[in-house]
Parts: sequence; C-alpha cells; structure tokens
Amino acid sequence: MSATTPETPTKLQLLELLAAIGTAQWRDFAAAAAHHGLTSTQAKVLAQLNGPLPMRALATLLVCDASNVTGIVDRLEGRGLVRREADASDRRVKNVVATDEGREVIRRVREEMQATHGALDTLGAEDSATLYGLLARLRPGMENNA
Amino acid sequence: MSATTPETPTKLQLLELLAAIGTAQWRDFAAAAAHHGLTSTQAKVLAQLNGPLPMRALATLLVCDASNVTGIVDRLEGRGLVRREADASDRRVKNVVATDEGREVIRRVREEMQATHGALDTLGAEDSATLYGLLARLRPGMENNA
DNA sequence: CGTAGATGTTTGACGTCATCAAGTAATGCG
DNA sequence: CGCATTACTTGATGACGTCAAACATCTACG
Repeated sequence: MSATTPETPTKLQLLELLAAIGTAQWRDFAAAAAHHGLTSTQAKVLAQLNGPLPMRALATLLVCDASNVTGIVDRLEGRGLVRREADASDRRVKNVVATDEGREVIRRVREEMQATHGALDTLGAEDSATLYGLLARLRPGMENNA
Repeated sequence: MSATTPETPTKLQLLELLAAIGTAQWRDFAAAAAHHGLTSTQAKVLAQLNGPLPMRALATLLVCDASNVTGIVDRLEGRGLVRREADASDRRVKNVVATDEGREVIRRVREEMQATHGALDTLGAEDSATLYGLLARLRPGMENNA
C-alpha cells in the first residue's frame, strides 16, 4: 500500500483540496493555451472538436448561450484552426470542424500541461488506478445539475 | 474494500477525468454564486477574504493584473460586500475586508454547491481519506508553476 | 398543402473580466 | 535630498458572457 491512510478529512477540507487541484489544472491549461496564442475558452472549444459539431451542441457542452459561440468560432476560424461546414440534412445548422492545424495545436496544448503531467507522474500505477476509480465514482453526481 | 480496483488508466484518461471533475465543480460554484447575484470571479475574490488583504496580494492570489482587481473590488464594494481600509503601516496599500454581509453571502454560496456536496457524500469515510491522501500528494506538483 | 410554432444561427447592445501603458502617491535607501 | 521601487488607479482595447430580436429553415398539425 503506497497510499498511506490519513485521518478522515472534513468534507470542507476535501472540497477545498478539490477546488485547489481544479484551479491549478485550469491555470496550467490556460498557460499552455496562451503559449499558442489561444485564450482558455478557445482552447476549450478546440478540445471538444473530435468530430463535426453543430454550433448549438457546442453551446450546450460549454453551458453558455449560443450567441456566445458565434464569436468564439469566428475568432478560431479567423486563425484557420476551425471551419464551418453546412450540414447535409438540416440547412439551418453549421457544423464546426477542427482543421489539421487546429488538431495539431490542441494536441500540443495538452502535451504542454507540464505541471499536471508532472504531478500525475508521481503516482504509481496502483495509486493511479485507485484515484481513477474514486474520481469516476464522483463524476456522475457532480455532472448532474440542479 | 469499497473501492474496486479498475484497470490501470492511461495518463490521458486520468487527465481527462480530472478535468471533467474540475469543470463540473467550477460550474457548480458559478451557479451558486449567480444565485446570489455574483459572478464567479467576484465569488472567488470573496472566498479569499478570510482576513484583510492588500489589493496586490489579492491580484497575486488570483494570478491576474493588479488593475483588474480594482474593478472587481469596486463592484463588490458597490454592493456592500467588501470594504477598503487604509493600511496602518503603509499608506499606499488598501486592505480589502469582507463585510458581515459579504461573509454571509460567501458562506451560503459554499453551502449551496449541491452537486459537489452530493457527490462527496457518496464516498464513505475510508474512501474520502484515500482520495484526500492521493489529492494531497498531487497538489504540490500542480501548484508549482513553470 | 400550408401555415403556425419550434429550432439553429447570427447580430447588436451592454456589462464583466482580462491585459497593457501611463499616471499618482508613498516608501525606502543611497 | 534624489531616485528606484512598490501600490493602486485610470483609460484604452479585446475576449467572454448575457439577453432580445431578426432570419432562415424545419416539423407538425389541420
């Protein structure tokens, strides 16, 4: 057992620790994105684009107004990282697709999250598995909105 | 053992899961803040104010430009959630202090993070301790920036 | 079929967050 | 004193975020 068992933490302590890790990872992500001339929001959008996605779906994923997505995609399109394509079956929708350059940029951003990578490297295989299991149990409850 | 041991996850999987949890918690926080008429940034500032803090220190904590803090504190002060106080020993600095109302509001925001609280409640004492231990090991590496 | 209502996207107005550059005031040290 | 440093503010500018309104297209129902 490489994970020692500390005293049972307060829910508040756990919450605070979770928040700290979350913001640290976010900072790491934002810094890596900035390194490539992207805002964190732009990088976040790019990160969602595994396949073509309608504007509306993007807005839903980002939990923001659809009109907001217009501007973000405009700027990404201006840099050639993304393309709008007409949808075959519904002429109202425009599908957003990452260009080759866009895919490459987001790949590098992920690669360059040094701090996060380094931290994860300190965990052995067994601890990683344990952490993964615990977080996986947390996830569904946290994504259920009110 | 209530935590089953899953297959060893990829570093990428773990990273993605961590990101998902982080954004879910952030959404929860932002929603609770909005419920009290605060932007997430304002709530974040309020959350830092355990004691009096100079503007500059606040900017350092938020990892942003000092000029940015001016506006945020202006708006919080406008709502009576925060006060600027002259520093006794250095007349250049202004210490930001949460008012009673400010403390009350941030207390409620923390209370109302339903999703996060609910998710944490699904973990037993032992699992909480394990998670806490693992995250605590991750934290220092993630906060060391490049 | 044909129109009424729902849906996807964009535009415009507006407020907040973020940066940078410049200005003012106070500190501190030679 | 003089001069660099530090703390805070102001003003310009851009990205994000919301809402309301316009527009085209789809869908359902009579």
